[in-house]
Amino acid sequence: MKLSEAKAQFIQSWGLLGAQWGVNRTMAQIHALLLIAPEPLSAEEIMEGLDISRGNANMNVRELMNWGIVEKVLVPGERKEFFIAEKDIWRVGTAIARERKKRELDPILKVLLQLNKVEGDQKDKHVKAFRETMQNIQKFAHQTDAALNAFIKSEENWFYSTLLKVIK
Amino acid sequence: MKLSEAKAQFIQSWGLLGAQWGVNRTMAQIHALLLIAPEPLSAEEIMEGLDISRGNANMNVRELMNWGIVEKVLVPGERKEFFIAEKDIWRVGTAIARERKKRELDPILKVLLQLNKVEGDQKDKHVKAFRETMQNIQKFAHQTDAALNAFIKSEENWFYSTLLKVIK
DNA sequence: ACAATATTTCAATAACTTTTGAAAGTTCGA
DNA sequence: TCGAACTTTCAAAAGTTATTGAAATATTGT
Repeated sequence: MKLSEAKAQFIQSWGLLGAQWGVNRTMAQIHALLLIAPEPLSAEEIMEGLDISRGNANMNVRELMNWGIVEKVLVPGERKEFFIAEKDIWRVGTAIARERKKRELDPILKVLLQLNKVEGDQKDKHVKAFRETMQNIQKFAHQTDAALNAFIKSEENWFYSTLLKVIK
Repeated sequence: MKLSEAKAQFIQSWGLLGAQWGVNRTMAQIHALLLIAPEPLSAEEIMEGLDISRGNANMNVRELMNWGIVEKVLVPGERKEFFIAEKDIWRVGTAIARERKKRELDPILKVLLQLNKVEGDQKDKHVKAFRETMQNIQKFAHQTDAALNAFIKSEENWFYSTLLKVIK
């Protein structure tokens, strides 16, 4: 397989994966393009590489920077801005986990806490079922929260290798 | 807070969470409705409870059954079919993990394996960067795969409590 | 076998998301 | 301060996904 083919296929697959994760396709593709680029790329190069418009490129690069997995760099002697992706996939993983936790898990934890306050008679089976479900989910959510926090904090591989030993 | 309010809010939040996870909103809401119902619900009850059409209800209940987190039950003396949700959230979690792994991680692993075969000269920095990225991602993906498999296989809580002890 | 009741399908359409590209804004060197 | 080079914005258009509801299909009791 030739490099150009391989690159194209990688960009495609990464884009698909992103789409299934609620990240928009272009955003994931830009990330892929930057991941395999040996040098920083300019906005123009991104536009050409993926055949997308200027506005689209700008918007998605900005979002990637928000997520903390792409950075702006200045190349000496160049007026333009260039971009690079975090190449350590572990870091990329923790960055994504951090972002998703913030957007998804934290709000639901807040709601669950509220919903525990539902009034009512334990003898009413509707009340009982509701309460039990809430308590169950809350327990699970807290465990997930703890695991995720540990993952996010671990910038090193020790966590992972320890985990793997335990679950084997 | 009254039960009816609390229910409505839970359904709303669960729907939102689902949407962010790439599950469609209605599917998540039906799941929420079933989770807090003390008795099996019929298609009609789901339609009324969420104010959705018959077709929509049918389609999404079916999908939930595909995922293995909702079941059809027959109530003696009734012609209709009724539905219940798996109430053990841990099980729900593993079912979702299983489904997502199948749809997302497995295909990317396959592609990565292919892409490692890219031809070329190690001295070319483009080839080198590409190879390194692929190897990196592959390593990470395999670790994730291992962790996910362990999680999926664990139907019991031992895995989780052990994990929590280790990372504390 | 028939009528009554329940479920499934699917084409039309509504709702939502992404992309474009031209215009407005910014920055920088001379 | 001007203008060239670049970046950002945003309203309109394209593209995608979810929902409806009526028609087709299936199931059940008599």
